[in-house]
Amino acid sequence: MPVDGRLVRGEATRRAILERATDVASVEGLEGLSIGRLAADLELSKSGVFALFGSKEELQLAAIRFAGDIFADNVTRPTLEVEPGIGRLRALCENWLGYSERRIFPGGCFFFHTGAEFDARPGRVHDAVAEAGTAFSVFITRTAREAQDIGELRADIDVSLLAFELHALGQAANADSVLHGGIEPYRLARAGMRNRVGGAASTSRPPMASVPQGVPAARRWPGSASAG
Amino acid sequence: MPVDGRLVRGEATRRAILERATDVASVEGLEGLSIGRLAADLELSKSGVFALFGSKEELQLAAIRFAGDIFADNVTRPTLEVEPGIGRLRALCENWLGYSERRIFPGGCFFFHTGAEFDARPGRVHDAVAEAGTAFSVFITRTAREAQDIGELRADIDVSLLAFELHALGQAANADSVLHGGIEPYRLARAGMRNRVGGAASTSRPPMASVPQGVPAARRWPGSASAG
DNA sequence: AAAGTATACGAACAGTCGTGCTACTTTCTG
DNA sequence: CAGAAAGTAGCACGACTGTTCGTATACTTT
Repeated sequence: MPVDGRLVRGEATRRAILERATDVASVEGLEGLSIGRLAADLELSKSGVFALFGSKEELQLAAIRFAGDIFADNVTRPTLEVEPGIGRLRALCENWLGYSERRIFPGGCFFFHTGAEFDARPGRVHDAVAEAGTAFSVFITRTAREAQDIGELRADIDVSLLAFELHALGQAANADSVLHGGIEPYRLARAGMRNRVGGAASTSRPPMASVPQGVPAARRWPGSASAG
Repeated sequence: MPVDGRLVRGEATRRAILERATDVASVEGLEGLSIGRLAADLELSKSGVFALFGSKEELQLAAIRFAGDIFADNVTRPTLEVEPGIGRLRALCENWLGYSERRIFPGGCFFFHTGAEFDARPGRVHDAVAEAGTAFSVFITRTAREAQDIGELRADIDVSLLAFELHALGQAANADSVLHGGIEPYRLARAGMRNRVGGAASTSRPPMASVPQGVPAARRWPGSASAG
């Protein structure tokens, strides 16, 4: 398999730029990104960074894709390793809270920050962020519905409402913790999630069989970053 | 009461600037505010706007105070007109959701947007936004505790957790609605809040006596804007 | 060896940013 | 009436923005 040395070099710098860009954007926002500052931080030329993406908007979109890979590596993928049911639902909650709490991005959840930043603006960046949010909501809902289909959640439970509540608790934990500091919000969110899931479980004594599966301490491990 | 014509004139323009500034900031953020654009929108000179606040940071802080007045006029003040207890707690939820849903600020809740924007940054603006968030959390918790002290919420209820959950549902409704459009998030949040409050109520049949009190259709009515 | 391509650089573009200085108008005080 | 005070305007500054251009280097393909 012959590899083009120029391409691997470009891919490496592109990756370094996006790694830095997603970190910055989680704190200062995607609009707070500046090509010049990015170039200075990485000791590259401004025009070099610019040429690699073509425009600032393309850089922002690439950063969103890159952050999506990191999110998947830390939240959704490890969750899918747990077999469907209430155990997977609990694992999802824990993986998500852990991803926020461990500050995979220095500013907390990348998509919470950028979602709030672009919520009321039109454009391609808004659409990309909104789509990522929708995808995760669907993922939560599907995970809950699986558990219901298996019979581990009561049939009369509104899974859309349950998913909304779990989503709300996670968002609030991230928001409160980053804004005010401290880990108390995560304790509250875990308690709330336990109540919600436990209250929806079929047996009054929820099956504590499968402990929610965490992820290693490694900060990041994005395998495939499609940063076109 | 003799009034200084120069002062009332300045106060009027200051107010016009802050009205515009809070609207813009709820969509584009406090960092997205630009003195030049503000001046152009209001047909004032850039230096005139600048002189009125002294610095951009002071403008941002004044905008936060102004938005705080609008928030109080729409959420906390009308809530306090309901007598303490579970009725006031329900009114708080409804007033808050209504304030977000009616888009008192075009970008949804001002403090959600700016809180997310400045959550991970240091400085006076962060502190002001965080303090506003803390004050509202305390307000929710106090309202719930009142209801518990009166005996309308069960004694074994953790009011801190209840307040956190209600706060989370409101935040999520605002976030989802602004980002994705539609009013379904408010329906879900109302359902969740009803479950939380109803489940914490002392009687299994919650007292539907006091209907949550809404606010008039008028968009804003800030009485006293301390815009120093 | 020649042609073509991708990365990266340096300089410069026009525009906007926050800020400071000066001058003028309006209003209040004495 | 004079003088002070507050608001507003005009102008210019240095710094930074995204973007464009021309060019040098490294690599692959012919």
